Amino acid sequence: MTQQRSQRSHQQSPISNVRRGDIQRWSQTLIPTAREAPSDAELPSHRLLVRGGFIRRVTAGVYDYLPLGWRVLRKISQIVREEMNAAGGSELLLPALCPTELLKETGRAEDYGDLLMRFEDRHGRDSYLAPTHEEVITEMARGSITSYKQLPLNLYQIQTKYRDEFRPRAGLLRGREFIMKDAYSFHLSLDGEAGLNAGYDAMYRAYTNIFSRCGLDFSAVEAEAGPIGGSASHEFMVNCESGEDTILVCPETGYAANVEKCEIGERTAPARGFFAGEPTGELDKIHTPGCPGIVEVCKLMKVKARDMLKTVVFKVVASTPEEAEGYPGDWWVVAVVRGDHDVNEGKVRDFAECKLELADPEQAKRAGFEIGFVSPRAAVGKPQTLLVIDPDAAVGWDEGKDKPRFWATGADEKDHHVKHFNWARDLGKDPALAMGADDCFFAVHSIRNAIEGDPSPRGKGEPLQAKRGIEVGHIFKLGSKYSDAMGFAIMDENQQRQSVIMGCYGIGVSRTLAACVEMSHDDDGIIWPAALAPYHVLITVMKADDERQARVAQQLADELSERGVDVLIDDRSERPGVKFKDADLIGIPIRLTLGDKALDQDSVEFKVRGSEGKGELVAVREAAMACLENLA
RNA sequence: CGGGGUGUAGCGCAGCUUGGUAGCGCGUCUCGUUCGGGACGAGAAGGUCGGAGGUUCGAAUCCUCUCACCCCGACCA
Repeated sequence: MTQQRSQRSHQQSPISNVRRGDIQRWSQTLIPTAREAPSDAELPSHRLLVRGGFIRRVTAGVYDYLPLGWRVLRKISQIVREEMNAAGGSELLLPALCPTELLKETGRAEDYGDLLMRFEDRHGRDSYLAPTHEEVITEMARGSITSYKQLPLNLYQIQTKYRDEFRPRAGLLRGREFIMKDAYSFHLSLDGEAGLNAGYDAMYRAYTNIFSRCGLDFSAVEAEAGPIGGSASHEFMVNCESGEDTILVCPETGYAANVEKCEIGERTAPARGFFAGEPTGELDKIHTPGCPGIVEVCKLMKVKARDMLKTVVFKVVASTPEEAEGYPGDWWVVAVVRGDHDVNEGKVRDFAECKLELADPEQAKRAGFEIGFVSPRAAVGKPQTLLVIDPDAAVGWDEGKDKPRFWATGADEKDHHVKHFNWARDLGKDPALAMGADDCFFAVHSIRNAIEGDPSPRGKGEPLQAKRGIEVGHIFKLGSKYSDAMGFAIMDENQQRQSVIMGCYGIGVSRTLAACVEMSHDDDGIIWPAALAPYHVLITVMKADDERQARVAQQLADELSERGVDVLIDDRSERPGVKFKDADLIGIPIRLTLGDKALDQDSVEFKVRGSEGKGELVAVREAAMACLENLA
């Protein structure tokens, strides 16, 4: 058998592209299924991949990919390759082990911080295991791309990557070692056929093709560019309830974005104007010791979170030495949102038009901000301080109840909060007037994360809907961030030296494997989409030592293999119950069961994984066709 | 990095309070009976009780230190 196959493969032409399916016997490979999952495995994908013998944990966030798991990864990779190649990409392979020197030019060793898997080798060289390859490929391209005539160019690799996660978890969904496809494109312009925008759109289409072909239910959403930097960005999310990320979608226009990025549509301004409304009572100071979070404070004060004003203090960070010189001293941005909302740092930053960081509590205290107990009053009268208030917080009149709006907030004093905060009274001036007049330190602007039910920023402003998902792909327009930092510029056709414009495009290959299981399983096990299944057809031989059953199994396997179908033959001498349980667990799309009763009628039992009942009898000579029709 | 928890056979766990020959279920191996949804009987193999130090005649058990892992939070592809 083994000999026959090796002879055949020697006869094959090196350029033949007629793919024969693989035939594997369970007894000759390693599929260590288990009745129980490790106790720390909580998510279905983690439990089922371990129980089904796809993966095995080696240490926190690091896994063996056993034969079945590796086959699925290869199927994903192959789809990725085909679509990347079709979109004009060229595959290469860069090192995982890199000198930290490379990151000096962009400063990302610091930006990544502890997330970087970093060490010193025996010679004292500072090295890292790459979490991503912008610097490596930019360095390579800088030395290899010398003319505009070589552009545009799209290079990609499928590689093991590393992140020293604080807390690896959820099996393959968040590991310290994971497999990624990362692609980088190089351009000299934004527009035109050779421009970044066209390259980005091509990748967007390729990603849509890839995840469609994988059989995944996914959404493409607008996203923040994150630490990689750049101007535009989309995430590709597999839709499933157990996903870690929340996305918001507009049911009317299809607009979708993640929580960080999602804009909020026009909110109806209060009829009487912002801040207008009489005090609801005298300021009432309450002792709230040991209450770090808004939840505890609310409980202690018997106030709802939506009736609190949450005040977050940011410190302005100078992005250049010139800027630091031009604006000496500490500058602050104080952001106020309703207690049940979250401040969105990106939106505050965009509004303030400067780089921000969360204020250090000690430093803020010296400036008069008692972190944890700050109220909007703290910003009043302070020089170099901008107070920006979210529209939902800048309200003085409760229109629902038709009476003044009750607010509770911090007392600007350790371990104390106040009830009956009133905007006009407690700020000592009318904020609405102050905004427009000489006092420019007040502003009302949308600075919070969007939540379900907010008006959509597109169309007629239908309420946004929240969905959960797992991020499997992310594409960015980087612009010239890396090429500027690393001095990667070439001559254009006008003999002008120009920074190269880049895009970068990632797919979490091993995460896609887990996301697929998360999306598609039942109580008995995994249900693979045909495109990713480790084998397309499982032939379950009821009696391993029965000559007729073995012969028919081989005959069917050969027939299927000729047509490109991957076949796994369960030839173990196990009891039927064990084989059926294992079959459901590993989730091969089609099961052909060979037993005496069916064979006496020249038939086999045909069952689609996930379907109800025992399956149907199909004539042996029609079984292969039945499989092909079902898989098509 | 804060809070909580767990380390005993490949997997799941008991034993620890009150120190005295290391156990159970699943899995594995052998033999027999079975054979369409995780069979039954008989027998067998398998453990530096995470590691180091200490207390003690004697430590899985008590004490100290350490390492690893997990969960929640913060952070994040």
